[in-house]
Amino acid sequence: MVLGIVNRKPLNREPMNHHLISIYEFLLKEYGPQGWWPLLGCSGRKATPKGWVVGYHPGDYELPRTRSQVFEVCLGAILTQNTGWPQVEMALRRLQASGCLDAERIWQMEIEDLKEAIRPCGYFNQKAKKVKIFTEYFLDLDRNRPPAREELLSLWGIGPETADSMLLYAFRVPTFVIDAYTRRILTSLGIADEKSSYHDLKTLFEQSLPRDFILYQEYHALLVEHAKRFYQKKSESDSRLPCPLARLLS
DNA sequence: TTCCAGGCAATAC
DNA sequence: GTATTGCATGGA
Repeated sequence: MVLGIVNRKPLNREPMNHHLISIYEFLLKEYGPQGWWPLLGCSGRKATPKGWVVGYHPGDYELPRTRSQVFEVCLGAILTQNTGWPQVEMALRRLQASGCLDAERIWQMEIEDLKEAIRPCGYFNQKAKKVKIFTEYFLDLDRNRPPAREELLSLWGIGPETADSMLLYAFRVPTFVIDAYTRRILTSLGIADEKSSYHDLKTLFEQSLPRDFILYQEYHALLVEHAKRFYQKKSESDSRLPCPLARLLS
């Protein structure tokens, strides 16, 4: 259950949370547009007159442009399950180096070769199987419309976060992505409960914000960036910098 | 050396 | 239905 509506029924009121708007405005002002999802061909920081911009392709919301870029985003969404992006990038580059960053090529690949290529991102036995299953599905997709969420969820290896990441960043469908970082931030701020479900949190964001895929993309990316700075698990809570959002909402 | 990272499915209660 | 466990690598 989400805090803020604990002691009364929502009645006709949507569980709008104005804090979520304030948080977004703060993060955007603080870090600027993040330009997610990362693509090998459009990676890195861009130089601007004021210095380096954090983010992958900030301001370009036409990406992914090509069918192969759409596939690359989906592939990354699977490979990054419980794994840091630098390791996923390694895996993607190994596929690219052998000319296999491509749905048809992966479909043709021997599973053992696929495992070897994606080894750096961990869980390679499971992930190779997931990638194979998804690739077969992808090749049969109707190119004129995005896949249905339920259909993605029915594939072995694709859970709610992976499905939503694909929909939001590959197919530009306005569906909010909840991840470990988002959960950590909301719980810490007291906006969500420790045992809020994926669906609870997703619904909270979607009912509090205009239904806009660019907004959803930026917001999720900003939460990840913020969590990396203030919510690292490794550093003890004492040695961690105080999160500025706590003061913003007080 | 140990802990962690942009989850998920299988299994156990 | 909810809680726990296995999956695996490279970086801090």
